Amino acid sequence: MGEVRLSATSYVVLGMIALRGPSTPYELKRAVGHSVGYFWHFPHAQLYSEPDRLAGLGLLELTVEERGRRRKTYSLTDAGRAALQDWLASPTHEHFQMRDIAELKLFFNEAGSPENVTALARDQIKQHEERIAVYEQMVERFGSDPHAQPRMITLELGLEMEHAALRFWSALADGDLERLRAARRRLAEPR
Amino acid sequence: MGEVRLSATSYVVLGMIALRGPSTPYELKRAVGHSVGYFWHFPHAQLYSEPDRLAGLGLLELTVEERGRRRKTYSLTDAGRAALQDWLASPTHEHFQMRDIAELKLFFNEAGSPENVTALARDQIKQHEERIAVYEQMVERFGSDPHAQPRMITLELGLEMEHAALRFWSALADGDLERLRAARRRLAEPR
DNA sequence: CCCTCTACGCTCTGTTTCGGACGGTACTAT
DNA sequence: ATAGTACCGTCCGAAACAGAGCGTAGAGGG
Repeated sequence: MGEVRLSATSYVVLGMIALRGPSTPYELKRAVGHSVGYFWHFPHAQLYSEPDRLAGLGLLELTVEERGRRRKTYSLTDAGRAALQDWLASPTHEHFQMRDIAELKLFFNEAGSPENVTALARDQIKQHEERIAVYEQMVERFGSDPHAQPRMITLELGLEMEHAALRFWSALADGDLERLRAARRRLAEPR
Repeated sequence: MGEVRLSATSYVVLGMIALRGPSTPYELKRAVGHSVGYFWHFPHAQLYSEPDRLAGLGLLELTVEERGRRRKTYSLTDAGRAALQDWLASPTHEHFQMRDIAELKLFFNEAGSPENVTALARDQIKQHEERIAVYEQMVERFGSDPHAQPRMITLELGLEMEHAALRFWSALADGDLERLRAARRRLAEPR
């Protein structure tokens, strides 16, 4: 009853169950691992405790397997679906947060030595290229499946961000940030 | 002495003091607020407690104002500078983390209604345009100051990411993700 | 039929982080 | 004096977090 604040984790749990149907925490963990987990890390322990909390709030319903492992399966209640939909329909004024160790190091590098930046850039280029490859593979595997289409859209954002980062670090490695700026301007202009 | 694990917050404190010279926690808080704070949020309380911890580890030195407010000023010790430089010189294999509520909502929107996406995109476009304006203003104000140059580089990454996000949400609003892909390909190709 | 090995599935614990409420203290303008 | 407004700092409960660790099921081998 009382208005309780739901966190991002709560909505991930609600959302995942909405997309997959009734699920066990382990299934949630796996599903998160190869989807939202790529852009927002959730420690798995949370995916075990959070459903309980949500069940306590009446947003999920719990069924315990009769025999064997007695797995816990959670399913959405009407209240749960409503909470999710309210959230989806509510405005989002928040700006994203990045947590990028590389960016921090770059910012503070004045206090270190220039060759750090070279190495940093090289590492980051590798990181982002690898991640792009992973994403591309997902597109390849699921891109043709019309059922998976809605979830592919987020991937597109991920790719866009990855490429942006890759361009930046590459330009930095080449010592040519000016070209980066120019390209950005070109993209921003229509046509 | 004992190998103690330093967190990102620790390095932000060390780094800030390295860049600004001896500082009070309040000054750190302000400095963070209009620099790294833009891409990585640190709750201010941390910027009060962390310096104490670091002083305990011998990485910072504490001077307390004699009279008046008895402000605490922290300065780098040799050990502190060394720790910072080690960190700057060490490889970074971590990939950045995003925390983007909008992206979550987009991912789960299947469970909601399509017009949510329209509104979401509109909001995000506004967010990112505003942020870009803020960044541009910084470039304008400090771009000519050669002293501030090194810190401007990070801004360039920020701008690149912001523009990437803006392009994505704009394309989504226009229902034309295909153009986005095409533009990305064009950029990735040399020349 | 028993054993072992591996993947599966889950829990627990001690630390940090987090947000934000709250409470002082100094300066400024009347 | 006095009120107002920055300025400056602390505290606390609630989440988040990392990761160690442990039971369980089923497969394959002896």
